[in-house]
Amino acid sequence: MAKRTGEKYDAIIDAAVRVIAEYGYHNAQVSRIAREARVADGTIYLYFKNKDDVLISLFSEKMGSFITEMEEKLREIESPADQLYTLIRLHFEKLEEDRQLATVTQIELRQSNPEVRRGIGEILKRYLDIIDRIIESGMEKGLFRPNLDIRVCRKMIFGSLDEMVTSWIMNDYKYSLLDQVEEIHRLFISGMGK
Amino acid sequence: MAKRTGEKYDAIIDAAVRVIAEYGYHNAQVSRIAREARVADGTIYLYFKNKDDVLISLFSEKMGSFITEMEEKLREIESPADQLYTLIRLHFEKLEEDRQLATVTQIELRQSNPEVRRGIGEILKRYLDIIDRIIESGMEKGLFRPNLDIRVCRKMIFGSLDEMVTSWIMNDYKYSLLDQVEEIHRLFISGMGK
Amino acid sequence: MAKRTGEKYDAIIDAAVRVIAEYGYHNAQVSRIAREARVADGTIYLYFKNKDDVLISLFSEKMGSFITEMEEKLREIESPADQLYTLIRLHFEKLEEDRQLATVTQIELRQSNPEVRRGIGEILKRYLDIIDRIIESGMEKGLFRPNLDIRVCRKMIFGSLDEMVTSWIMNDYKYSLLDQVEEIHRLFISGMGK
Amino acid sequence: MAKRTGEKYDAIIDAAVRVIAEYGYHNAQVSRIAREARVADGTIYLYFKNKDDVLISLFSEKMGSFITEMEEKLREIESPADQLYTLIRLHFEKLEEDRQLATVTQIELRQSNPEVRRGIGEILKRYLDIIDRIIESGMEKGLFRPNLDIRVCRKMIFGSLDEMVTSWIMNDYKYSLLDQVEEIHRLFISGMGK
DNA sequence: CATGAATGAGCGTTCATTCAT
DNA sequence: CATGAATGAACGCTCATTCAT
Repeated sequence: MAKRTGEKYDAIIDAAVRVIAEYGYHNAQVSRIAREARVADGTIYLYFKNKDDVLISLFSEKMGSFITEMEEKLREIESPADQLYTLIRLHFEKLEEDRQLATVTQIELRQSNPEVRRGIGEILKRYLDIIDRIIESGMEKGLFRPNLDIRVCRKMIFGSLDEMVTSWIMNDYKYSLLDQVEEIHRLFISGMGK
Repeated sequence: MAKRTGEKYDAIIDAAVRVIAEYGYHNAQVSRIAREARVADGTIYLYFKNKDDVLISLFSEKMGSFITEMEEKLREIESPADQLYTLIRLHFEKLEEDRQLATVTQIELRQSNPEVRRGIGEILKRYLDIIDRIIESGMEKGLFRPNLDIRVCRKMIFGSLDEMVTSWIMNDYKYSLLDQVEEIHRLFISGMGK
Repeated sequence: MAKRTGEKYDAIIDAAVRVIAEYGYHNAQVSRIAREARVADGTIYLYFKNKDDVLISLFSEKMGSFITEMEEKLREIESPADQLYTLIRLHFEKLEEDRQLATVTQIELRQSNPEVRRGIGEILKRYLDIIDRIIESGMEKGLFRPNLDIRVCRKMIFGSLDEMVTSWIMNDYKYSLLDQVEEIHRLFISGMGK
Repeated sequence: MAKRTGEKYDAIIDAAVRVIAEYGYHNAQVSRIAREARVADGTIYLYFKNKDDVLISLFSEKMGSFITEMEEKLREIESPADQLYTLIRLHFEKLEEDRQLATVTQIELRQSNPEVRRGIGEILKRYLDIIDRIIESGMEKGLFRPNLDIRVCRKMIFGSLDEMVTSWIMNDYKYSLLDQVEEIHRLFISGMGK
């Protein structure tokens, strides 16, 4: 069972994003997602193992393409400082241009059960790896202190960006995330620098 | 209704922490909390408005005393740099010495419904204020750059610490949070410094 | 247990009437009645066997004194026709002058459980007996048809009056019950007459 | 939601009648009705909005078809006196031939909450209208006094019939309602007549 | 006599998942 | 492949009653 592609597969995931964004995680019933996707309830189970699988897949699909895009963009940049800048900027840009997705991934999906959260954590590892590589590269090139604890820095960077976005959503998108890129970048560069 | 003090009030809150820590948020039924507190189901409703109120009160009680303790400790410290150090150390110390509470506040309660999350956010504001005051003080004393965006820095600090703790829990407390205090402190001090 | 007299006994019954009238049968909790009577919850159980007993006693006390009053008044009247007139008039008068009691006995207490309803029925028998005696007397005196089925007439009279009052309450006391006495009396007199 | 027809719709309503008749209003839990209808608990909510809706629908369905039948029968009758006779006879006939339904509508459903009672009242209006029309017709044709208060007479007729049936049930169907039709009819005809 | 804190049984409703068509 | 009617387990909360003080 559970073919993981096709027109309806995408329709269901997109419907899930819309429904969760509009009604909140706790009101995102399978039947509502099905209706929004113009599909029968049972059809969802032809494409996904269960509801958790829809949510994890949602995160995986959206985040996956984002991470891939991020990797491509960073590959074209030499300087770790510029890479970090781009990472922050893309992170904010992406979420700022799709508020629905931002709400869903930052707020709603965090209310999900342990199974889903574990799935999400798994996917985020790829993103953390990207951050790791930037830091490593900065250390190798002498831009950052040589004795930085990469795992600590990685968490600080991710935690900072994550909190920035969450806060921005909770404050009703009142300001622009992109305006904060410079400040954050500067703090990390001089914070990790020699 | 709803006396908010007394022996049973505390017993219920402590039982809630234990039950949630052991069985997870989604298996923390009112009746299970009651049983753990050696109290009848109905008794919970003599002390709390509803289940949400138990959870918010839990957070409020535990976080409240932590924040008060933090404020007292910081009042004895002059230097903003030392204050930041102490804040980080206490934050980690507190959660490291009570893993159950750490799990509940960092992992489980985040799965809660919007009402509870709102209550939690409200309580956290006091903590964010403390961070704000340290940054302001550092700017006034010429330790930090004068044009720092306080709100950005505050979120970065909180987001970093939060992610550190969450990560530590998700990795089964494998390492000591306190070992990371220096690194984090150094990064923020030089990151925000002139 | 359960002394059936005293200051508090009356206070509880009167409180019950007020609470039921104001909040409705389904919101007339024992604790609310106790509070209204300025008495502890447990005290109610010193005067009544249980909640049902309060309700039945309420009906019994109120209806009892009404029936006694009715009997006294009727004793002074000779003519069965006049007696019937007085019965109808007193029935309406009594309920019209105490709307709270009217609501409670006509509307709210009818939602009660079988036990209470049985108790109420028991008390009403005395009232039905009064009606019976009027009819009998009318037959004996040649005012009514000699072959009237007393039990049928009794039910028709009681049912008519009861429906009149219920309807009056449901229509927010918009009109006066006493205005209808003539019509009802005339119908029954000529209906039962030769 | 809530398809208001179909095989299961009928099954649930009929099950509700049986369960309420057998166990009483206060023991007619949704799950018991579901079991009796050989249907899952949740299925009830595919056909009804909630439990109240089941009860109101029950009354509506049963009473509705009764009222329709009544209207048809009366349409074939010219004389208001005969119409009244038929109304009384059908009223009793119907309830006498289905004791379960009689118990449920006369005794049990009257214990229901205000919402259900309101629904029932609404449905009964159609029945009261029928009585009105008979009286009006009788007045027009000179059979009844021209100055009758229709609303008073309507309530007396309905109240009388209602009380007759309730009494019959409370006395364990010991006698036949149909035996009383003549007496009641005679009383009203001569009571309202010139 | 009086109190009122504590008890715990009981129930309407939701919703992820299945499966006959 | 697709449907959507049907399932049934699960749970927060209320409130009449008790009993230690």
